[in-house]
Amino acid sequence: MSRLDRSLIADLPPFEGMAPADLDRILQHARSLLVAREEAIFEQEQEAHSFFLLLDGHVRVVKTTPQGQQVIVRYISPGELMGIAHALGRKTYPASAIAAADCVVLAWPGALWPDFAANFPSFGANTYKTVGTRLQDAHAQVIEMATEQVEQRVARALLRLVKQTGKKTEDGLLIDFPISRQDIAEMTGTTLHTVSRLLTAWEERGLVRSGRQKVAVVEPHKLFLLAEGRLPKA
Amino acid sequence: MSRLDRSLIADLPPFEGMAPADLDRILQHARSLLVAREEAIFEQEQEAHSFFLLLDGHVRVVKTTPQGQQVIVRYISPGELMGIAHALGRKTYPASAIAAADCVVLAWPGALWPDFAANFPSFGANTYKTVGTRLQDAHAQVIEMATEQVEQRVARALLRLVKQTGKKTEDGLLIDFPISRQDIAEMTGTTLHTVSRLLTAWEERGLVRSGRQKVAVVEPHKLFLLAEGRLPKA
DNA sequence: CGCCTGCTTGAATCCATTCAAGTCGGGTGG
DNA sequence: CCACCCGACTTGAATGGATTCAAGCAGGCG
Repeated sequence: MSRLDRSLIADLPPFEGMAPADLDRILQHARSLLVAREEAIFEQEQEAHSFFLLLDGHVRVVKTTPQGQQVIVRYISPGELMGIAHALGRKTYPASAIAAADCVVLAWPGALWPDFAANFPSFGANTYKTVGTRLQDAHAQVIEMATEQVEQRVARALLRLVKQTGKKTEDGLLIDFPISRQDIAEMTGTTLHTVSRLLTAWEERGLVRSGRQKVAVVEPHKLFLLAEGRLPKA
Repeated sequence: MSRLDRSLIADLPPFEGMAPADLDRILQHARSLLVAREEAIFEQEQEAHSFFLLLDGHVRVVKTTPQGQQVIVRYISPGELMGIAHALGRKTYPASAIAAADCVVLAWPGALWPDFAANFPSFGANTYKTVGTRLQDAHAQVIEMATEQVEQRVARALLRLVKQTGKKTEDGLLIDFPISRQDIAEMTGTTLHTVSRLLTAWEERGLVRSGRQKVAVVEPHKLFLLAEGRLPKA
């Protein structure tokens, strides 16, 4: 009577190296849910009742400061875990997760986390590896914020998104979900005005094409040079 | 013939919950070393031959960009692990560790990491908890860099250092190791000039006292209000 | 068709950096 | 022991990158 087939998750990194029987056991406790665009999957400060796997769509992870400013910490792509507060020994979510596009998500009760980690060692190990990777990403981001100017940071942010979700179109590599100037600003610690000016300048130079909630990169290599500060201003 | 007694480490967080016999076994593989001020314990990009525990002193963890700019990622205090690249699944150190003061350090061959994690589960769990905590710290730092101005970031950096290493003196809470304007600049993504101006301004207001490679906080609470942007400019 | 939300674009402002001297202090070598 | 010298620090002035302020535009959804 299981509606969830193990082929859904068998090939995803978090479940690598797990026996088929174990996958089934894990799926028995999962429930799947659909989340509409711009809806929250979980919210910052809320008690961490569940942890999640993104099957389809794209999710942005957002932290809000006490003063109400928002920062986009990362985007989640299909196959990634999210809301793994339990693995960090937390009782509440440290950030909010918002569907950037319509999403399909699996959810497990947070109470199961210790069982999973104990009974399925490779799942535990994979999760810790994820945490380790995210720590390195976060450090890289700190370095970036500390040493680079806005133009370079925005260029890098676009390159990251394109690498993660880029889809070939006649306009170039298109970021595969609606993304606003404001979103990009919140990823890079700047304002939507500055992002807008940069995008129009780049469009004139033929590096990108963009429109309402859409950005495509035409010349990834040139944008990369710009991110490195190695592209002549002309 | 062991020169290392388990009382050295028994009460430290990474070894919490471990049996005395296990502590002894762990110490059998450790070698201790003295590191003079400004000497490196390990270097970025270098193969990760060992992981370390700081017994005494203070260490700054520094990342250098390809362009040669340096960013201080964090300071390590006694009782903390460092150089745990293996726990992140890395073969090389992601940063350099420099003794900010004379240090006493324990070192284990990196090859032992998998054994330790497998044979001493609570040690493994404690380490992963550390990684989780550092991930949260790193995210907090990203938020800070993205949303706050230099003055607030410097104030926060001082408060963190004072909390971590503050020592009561007649000048106030003194940061317990030599720290230059340049160091503070590299923690906060600014220049030594700006840090210098801020410190002199704060000194005139009676918030801090500082001198050559030394900073003491006189009014932690007022500095905190300033970090929150809630202290009148006058 | 109208409106709301996202986007653009000038102009003014400002925070911090950069440039440029110069001072201070402490440790070292003569 | 003192003089010197180097590294840390201070401080003014000029510059500039990015934000803030202020309008106005446009495109898609209801």
